[in-house]
Amino acid sequence: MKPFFIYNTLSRKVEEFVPLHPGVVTYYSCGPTVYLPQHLGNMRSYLFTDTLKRALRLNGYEVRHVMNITDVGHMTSDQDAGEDKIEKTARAEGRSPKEVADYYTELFIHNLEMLRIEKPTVPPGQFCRATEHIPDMIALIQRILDRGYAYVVHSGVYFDVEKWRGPGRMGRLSRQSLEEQFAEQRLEHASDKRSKHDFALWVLNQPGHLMQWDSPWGRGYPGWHIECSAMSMKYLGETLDIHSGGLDHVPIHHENEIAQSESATGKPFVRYFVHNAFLVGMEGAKISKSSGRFPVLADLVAVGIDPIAFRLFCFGAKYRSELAFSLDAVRAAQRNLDYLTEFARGVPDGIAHGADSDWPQPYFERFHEALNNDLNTPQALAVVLDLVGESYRRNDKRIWNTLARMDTVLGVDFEGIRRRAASERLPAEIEALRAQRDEARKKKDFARSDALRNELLARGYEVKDTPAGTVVQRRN
RNA sequence: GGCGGCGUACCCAAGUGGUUAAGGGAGAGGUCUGCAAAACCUCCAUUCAGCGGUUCGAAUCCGCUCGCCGCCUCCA
Repeated sequence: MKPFFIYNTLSRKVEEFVPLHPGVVTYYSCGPTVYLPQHLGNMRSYLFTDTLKRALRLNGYEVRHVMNITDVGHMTSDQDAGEDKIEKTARAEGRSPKEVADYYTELFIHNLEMLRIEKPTVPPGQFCRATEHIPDMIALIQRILDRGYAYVVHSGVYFDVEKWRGPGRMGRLSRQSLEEQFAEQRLEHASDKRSKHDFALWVLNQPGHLMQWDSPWGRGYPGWHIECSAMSMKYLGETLDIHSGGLDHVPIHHENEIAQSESATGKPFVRYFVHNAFLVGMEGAKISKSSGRFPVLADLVAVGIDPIAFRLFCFGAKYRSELAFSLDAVRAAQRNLDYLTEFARGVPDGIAHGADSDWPQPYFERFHEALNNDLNTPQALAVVLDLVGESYRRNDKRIWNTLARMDTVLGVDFEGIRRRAASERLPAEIEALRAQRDEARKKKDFARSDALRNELLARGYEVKDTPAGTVVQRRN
């Protein structure tokens, strides 16, 4: 078994990954807040999660993965009051918060499917909705209260940061002291919190808020960190192997999650924190929802790019590096996908079902090692392309099983492509055009032959005159 | 103000102390082909923002300068 290395934000080092329980990895990744479509930057993050899961599985681990969907609770401004983003959208669109959340949840899942991102495994194929875990959150808040790390005032239940100070506590992840974090606080807080550092676990007395639940402290709604702690611990236990999310979550969200979780359980919350860098746009600026305009997957599809090309595009950069988005760069990935697709279509059943040659094995080793080296997907992708190129050169396509194993992480679906191509039937009219063209070529009537080729192309079919005969296939 | 990151060819992007600086896209030439497509071959950074330093040796470590960006407010 090869060791698997991953960068741990807690230590700021690449570490060998060793799970708490042999053979099993407990993994929680932060999911979306569903009030707008997920943009390409968000999708990069979920692709990273997917790649991590798949790479762990390649190493023989069973991955118990939980992902949340936040359908309540995030404020447009901090201080735990303000307007809930879902409610904001609801008002703007004249719908109920639930309708908004359901709509964007569905859209999100559809996007995942297009990118062939696997769904969480705990519960199987399900996402954990915050609104369905209110009792779990209340129970966790009660635990924190019981241990004296929270207090109740008029505006809500707050986590008592002052009590939780000390070495290895607040600031452990971000490496900033509270004073540093709040050195230039841009928002005034007008509440009855004991300290400006305290954050809400449960918000009370916000009558304007649409989504409210009963609690031991009164009617209200959860603070925006508590759902992740409650749901992750409910399904995965009090200590998780891996917790991932965007880099922006390091200083506040994950810091607070650690505080509220560890104060409640007295145990380490997360063993490996993993954070992905952003997709950036022009001039390296972050693509984000709050910045207004942002590209979504549908925009790529609209200009003829396969979602899987975006998958390969993201595979082409390390998850910890910013990735510069441009249509040109995504088109380059589309060319890679076309190349791989072309190869897969040309592999016959006999080879696909037979054994591989010996020579591809080292390629798999290199692929595996690249992934185990802190998920070096660009190198892994380079190996895949090398392997296919070498197969062409040797005129030996007996690499199919090797490719299939790589595909468990790459996610191109080589076998699906191959099978679809193999079972493809040409419509009668296309078949007729092909026959006419063959006839014309036989007579060396190349003008007519070329005209027929153009006709086929116009109808979406490619013509290739190979030594083995003419092949007509639908353009992918 | 604090914390953090980045700057590698026309574009995207690996490499982070030691063979000729991965890979892809674009571009140029070639093989094959009636032509085309596909595929393959060749070429395409004596150089890693700049300047100093450490070292036998640096794109990789240190310092300074310039430029860009992120977080500290909901954010992947």
